[in-house]
Amino acid sequence: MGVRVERGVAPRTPLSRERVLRAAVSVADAGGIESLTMRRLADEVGAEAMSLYYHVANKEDILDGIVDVIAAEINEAAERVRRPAKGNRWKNAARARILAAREVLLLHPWAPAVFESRTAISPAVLRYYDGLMGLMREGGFSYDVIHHALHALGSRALGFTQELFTPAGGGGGPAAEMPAEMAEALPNLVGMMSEIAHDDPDSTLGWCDDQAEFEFGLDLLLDGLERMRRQA
Amino acid sequence: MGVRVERGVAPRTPLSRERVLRAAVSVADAGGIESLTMRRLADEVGAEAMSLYYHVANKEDILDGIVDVIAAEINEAAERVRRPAKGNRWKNAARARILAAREVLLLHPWAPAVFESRTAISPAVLRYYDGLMGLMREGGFSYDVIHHALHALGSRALGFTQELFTPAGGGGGPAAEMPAEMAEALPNLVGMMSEIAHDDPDSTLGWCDDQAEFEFGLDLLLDGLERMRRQA
DNA sequence: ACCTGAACACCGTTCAAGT
DNA sequence: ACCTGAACACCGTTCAAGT
Repeated sequence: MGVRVERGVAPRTPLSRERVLRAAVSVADAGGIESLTMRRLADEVGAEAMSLYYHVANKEDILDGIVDVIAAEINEAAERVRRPAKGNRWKNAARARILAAREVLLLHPWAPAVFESRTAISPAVLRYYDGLMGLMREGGFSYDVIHHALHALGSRALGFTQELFTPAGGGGGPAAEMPAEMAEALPNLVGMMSEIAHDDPDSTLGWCDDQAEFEFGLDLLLDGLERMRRQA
Repeated sequence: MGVRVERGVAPRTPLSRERVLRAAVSVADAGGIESLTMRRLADEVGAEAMSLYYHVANKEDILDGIVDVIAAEINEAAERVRRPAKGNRWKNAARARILAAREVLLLHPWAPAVFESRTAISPAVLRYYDGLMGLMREGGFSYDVIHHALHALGSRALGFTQELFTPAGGGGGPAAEMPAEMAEALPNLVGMMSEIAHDDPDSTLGWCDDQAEFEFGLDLLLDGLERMRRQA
């Protein structure tokens, strides 16, 4: 019984930038982005923290890299969406792509914040936006309006909106838990919540339907753009 | 010549939560949010890092606090906006308030990212949104549509959009600096940029007008909401 | 060529101790 | 009541050294 064999150390597949980035996505998926440290990531790939620097410049480079990995995943999903043959073609196609992108991002809840923290631009994100531009070109939009449209959509084009606050409190109780003095300063919020409580007494918790709200905002923008298209 | 006097140690104004938060805003304004460390902040107020914990729970509490400070600043600016007497009243009023909020945020470039990183809700932010709701109520909107509207506007209601990428590269050259293989994969982006270069040869750098783009997106949303109001 | 151990500078935070 | 010094655990990163 050879000692070496007994140790059971599987011949480690060598590290690479790609393997590091994939492991980083796994770590973030499992424990959130704040759990993604160089030491934790090294554990994940079965190496020491310092080994990572051979394949990756630094942590910023890793963050840039995982954004690109997720964006590539989004592109794959977007390409699988088949183009509608009838109806408002550019709009239906753009809508479907964006919702496909959203589905990918829902699997990586940490990703939106990292996307927004990047200063470098991900090539895969560029490719995604380029595809959206293509749909709008086919629909007859000018580059000028397309440019405005991309700004107006912003991160929504990639399938996410960063919520500043959830009106009814995401999981916490709303009006009931609010101090009285505070309620006085927020008559409209209180009014809205009591109307909801009246209409649907069970809905205080988890009231906002993120998906429905996302689609509402998306359609508001796409419909506005469509109107501009028809006027041009 | 008394030694004590000669030391020239001014009788330090005592620390307080408010003083700590105001100093934190100063530090972030001067050096960006990443320069805001407990030790640096302590320097700013002329104390040791550990003293801060007497007035503030921890760093998260400071971040929650400075968001509230900025939001209060926004509320002051929003209240100074006088209500339009004619035209589309709710819309013009909302638009003016939002642009006033934006002006405040432009003075604190670090703030948007911190706003979005908060999990606790700032009372001052709630007050701001409540005011916006009030305008919409006066315009005749139902709570239901108002709720959708707040989600659709998102951070734009507070005057900012977090740009994912600047189409023409914020300050860096665009098409010219792109590797040829990459350009092939981005036909629409390249097309757009060459059209711009043709129309206005000097505009490659700093091409996107953030303020104009912000207003374009804002009007797209407000106009869409106004249309819903008239249909109801 | 690829990986690692030891070490450094710098975080946020605790705790016992000072006035 | 308010502030501080020393210390701890944990970061990202460097560098010289191993195979």
